[in-house]
Order: sequence, then C-alpha cells, then structure tokens
Amino acid sequence: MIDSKQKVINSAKRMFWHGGYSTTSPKQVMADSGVGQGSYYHHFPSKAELGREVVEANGRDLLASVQAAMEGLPTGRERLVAFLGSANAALDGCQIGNFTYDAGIQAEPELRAALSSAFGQLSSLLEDTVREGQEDGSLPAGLDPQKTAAAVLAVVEGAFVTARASGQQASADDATAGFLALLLSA
Amino acid sequence: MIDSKQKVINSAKRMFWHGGYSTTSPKQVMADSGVGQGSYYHHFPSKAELGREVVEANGRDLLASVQAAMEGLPTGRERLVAFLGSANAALDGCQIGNFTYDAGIQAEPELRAALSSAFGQLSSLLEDTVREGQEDGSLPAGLDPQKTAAAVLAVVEGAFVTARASGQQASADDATAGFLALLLSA
DNA sequence: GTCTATAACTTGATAGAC
DNA sequence: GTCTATCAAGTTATAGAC
Repeated sequence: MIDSKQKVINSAKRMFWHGGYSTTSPKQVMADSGVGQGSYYHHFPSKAELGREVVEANGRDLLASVQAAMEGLPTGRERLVAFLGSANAALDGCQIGNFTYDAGIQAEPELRAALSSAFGQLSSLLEDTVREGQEDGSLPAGLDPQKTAAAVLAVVEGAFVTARASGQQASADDATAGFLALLLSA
Repeated sequence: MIDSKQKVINSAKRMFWHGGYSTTSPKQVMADSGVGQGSYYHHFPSKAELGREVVEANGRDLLASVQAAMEGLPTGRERLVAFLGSANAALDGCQIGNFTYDAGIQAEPELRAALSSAFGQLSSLLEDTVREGQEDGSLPAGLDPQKTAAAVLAVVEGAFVTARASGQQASADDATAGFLALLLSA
C-alpha cells in the first residue's frame, strides 16, 4: 500500500506537467489521487511545498530518462543524438520546461531554485557529453562545450514549444533533424 | 484620446506576456489600464476574446520586430543571424512562446488557432530566409530549408526557456552562440 | 493521519441604472 | 459606453473532532 503522501506526489507530477502548476488546484490533485482533504493538507500545508517536491521529482525523472537513453552508446556524438530524441513526444510538453513560463512557479523563490537546479544538472550532463565526444573524436575539437551543450538543450526545449504551438509533433521532429544536420556536418 | 478598448488591449498585451494568460485576471487588466468594469465587459464579454486579440497582436508585433531586425541586411545568412539575436532579452520570455504552456490558452480552440497562426508566419519567414541564403550563396545548398528554419526557431524559443529556468540571460546567449558556430561552420 | 465543516478571498462574469 | 452592485463557483487553506 502506497502512502497518501506518495499518492499525492504521483498525481501532482502528472497533473502539473500536463496541466500546469498554477492552473491545477489542490482539489483536483485530491480527486485524482483519491486522497482526502485532511490527509492532503497534513502532508502539504502549502501548495508551494507540493510544487517544490514535484519540480524536483520531475527533474530527477527527466535526468534519469536521459541517462538511460544515453546508456551504452559508445561515442559522445551518439549520446547527444540520443538526447535530441527527447522531444519525440513533444505535444505532452517538457516535464520541466513547462514550468518556466508559469507565473506561480516564478513567484516562489524555492520553486525557481528547484527549476534552476534541474536545468543545471541537465546542462552539466550535456556539457560533459560534448567534452567526451571531443575526446573520443566523434565531435570537432573546435566546438565550445558549454555553448554547444546550451544549443543542444535549447533546440530540444524549443522543439517542445514549437510543437505545442502548432499542435504538430512534426514541428519538433523538423527542428531536431535540422539541428542534427548542422551538428553532423560540423 | 485612446479609446477604452485599445487601453485594455495594450495593458493585456504586456500583462499576458509577462504574467501569463491564465494567471492574469480581468480585474488586474482593468486596474492596469484604468478602464472600469462596465466598460471592460462591454468590449470583451469573455476573457477568451481578449486573449485572442492579444495573441494575434503579440504575434503581429513579434513578426514586425523580426522583419525590422532583418531589414536591409544583404544576405540570408545575416538575416538569420539577426533573428538569433531575438533572444537578447530572454528573461522577459517570448511574446508568443510564453503561451504554449498555458493551460487556459490550450483549452480554447480559438486561442490555440491564433497561437498556431503566429508561429506559422514566423516559420514561413525563416524558411524563406534560408532559401534566400542558399540562392545568394551565403548558406550551404545542402541544407533542408524547412528543417533548418525549424531548428533556428527552436533554438531561439529554447533560449528563452533555458534563460528563464536558470534566471540567467547568459544561458540564452550561450545557446544562440553555440548554434551560430554550427551554422557558420556548415 | 484522516475526516467534515467552514472561511476569506479571487475569478469571471451578469444586472440594471445612467 | 460606462457605472455600481451583485453573484455563483472556485481557490487555498484552517479548525476541531475522531
């Protein structure tokens, strides 16, 4: 039996991801999770506390799934290509990128910090991967690792944005394919 | 004397941009614009109607400022580089990209359509610009115009996202610089 | 830890007079 | 076109019993 606190977090992770933090109410989370009001407020006296746990958990989940997608691939370049595949279900939105335009997240310093931390970890992983690619000879030595990693992350985040704007997954696929062509020709 | 309707739209354009559509109330728009409640509801019986006008207006504004930034530049490549500079004040968020993760926008078909249209026009402009660059010899003929344009748009939208996530304009600058290095070496 | 009741406030409007 | 009054529903909790 999963405890109530975890039930709430599990529901909120999904609901804040797809419905937004500000636009999803505690009541909706209670209904989805099947947890009663008394129980909910016992574990999460404020919405921001639940928000923080969700941002952190979604950040961990995303980092783990990126690492899993990269796992076993022999070159840095192949691992970057695998990361570019992260926008393959872009209409759902990015698990953490979706929070960047949420006024309720930006208004709370603790939530901003959790979001910043999640992006920082992803950036570090990508920068390391670029360096590894340069060491194993799969990526040009002339690239600036930090800037190249930032571009890779941005194109994926932007792919989510354009796909949601157009309602077309193909927008995301075009973006990552266009970027990949430039990266591989570099 | 500007009329009330225009005052409301002017306020809402700024407020929905920086504060989000769902998270900005009609009452806040009235207060900012100095327009009274009766007057407000006379012009905008529903919030979605105001939202649609704002998404359309912000889309037009953005397209116009991109065209202005490109104006007079002799090659397609230079015009693309100018577009990459669009994320030079990324902490404010993208004037239209900010709507893509707003649940209230996504819930209304008319607002989704307006958003999609704005992105479509920007995409077309960029795709034309890539083709022009190929014709004037400033961009490699081997690039797929549609995919390359999609990548350019995505990296800029993603630059806004990562800058807002980290709270650092430098995140956006790194992303566009990293992309530019790949584009120019292609 | 969980329940039900309640509360103070905000949201997105509507009603009817001027 | 603009004003003030009002409203039903929803939001984010708090209170006190079990």
